[in-house]
Amino acid sequence: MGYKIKSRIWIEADDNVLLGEGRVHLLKAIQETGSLTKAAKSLKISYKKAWQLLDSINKSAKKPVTINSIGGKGGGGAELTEYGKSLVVAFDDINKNCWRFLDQQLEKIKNL
Amino acid sequence: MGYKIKSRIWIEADDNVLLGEGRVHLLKAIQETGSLTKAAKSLKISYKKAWQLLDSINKSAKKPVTINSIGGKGGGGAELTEYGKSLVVAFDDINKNCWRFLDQQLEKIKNL
DNA sequence: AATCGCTATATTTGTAAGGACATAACGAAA
DNA sequence: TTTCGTTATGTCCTTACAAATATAGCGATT
Repeated sequence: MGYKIKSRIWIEADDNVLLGEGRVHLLKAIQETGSLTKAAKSLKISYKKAWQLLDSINKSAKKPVTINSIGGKGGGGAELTEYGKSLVVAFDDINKNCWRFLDQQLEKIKNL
Repeated sequence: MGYKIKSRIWIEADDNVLLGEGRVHLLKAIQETGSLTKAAKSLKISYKKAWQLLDSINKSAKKPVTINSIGGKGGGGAELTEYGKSLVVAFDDINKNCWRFLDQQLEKIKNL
């Protein structure tokens, strides 16, 4: 079996993490479920952790990434802003490009 | 202040980690000091951790990465093989290329 | 055979991250 | 004004991981 190259990328703003793979997963789950509680359950992480992640995202982003509402019909909910949606798409795109780039670079090591 | 993109890459062999940034640091320190004990001290990690890392590296690599000697003049020591040296160089090269690539990709997010 | 500095491990101790749990606050709707 | 399901937060408790410590073993040199 040959070598494999793997990577993890993340985006920071003012030395705070804005987006990483886990955070993007969370945003996608919010987009699908419309609720932070349901998103946490679908990812099998605690609500507290999910809330901490989302709070950190919104604090470090330049524009709001989600809009959270407390109370009201259904008890409230969370949804992505347009900015949030485009961040998710852009992150996925960069990540995939990175994988392709690295697979190509790995050839340098295979023939040593 | 704008966004920054960061990354961490590593190479696996048979689902075991072969090389990552920490492991490459360790190999470089071994190369400079000629001893695992001194390398651990220079990186301010415990000898145990350094030894576990090196053991894991040598177990997952196709060819030996270091040659370790016990006892004898000076009590022993550790040094990189030619293969080990070229792995370090190749990893650094790929890592730097990855940074450049990602910085360029980040532009997609800056103008959202 | 005694010494020395190193590699090679096991065992114990400490610590920080995460999970479980509890609870407050909220606003629409009935 | 009561109910409901959610967001928002604090507190405790556990548990996985890292550090510290201890010790065995090695072989050239003296």
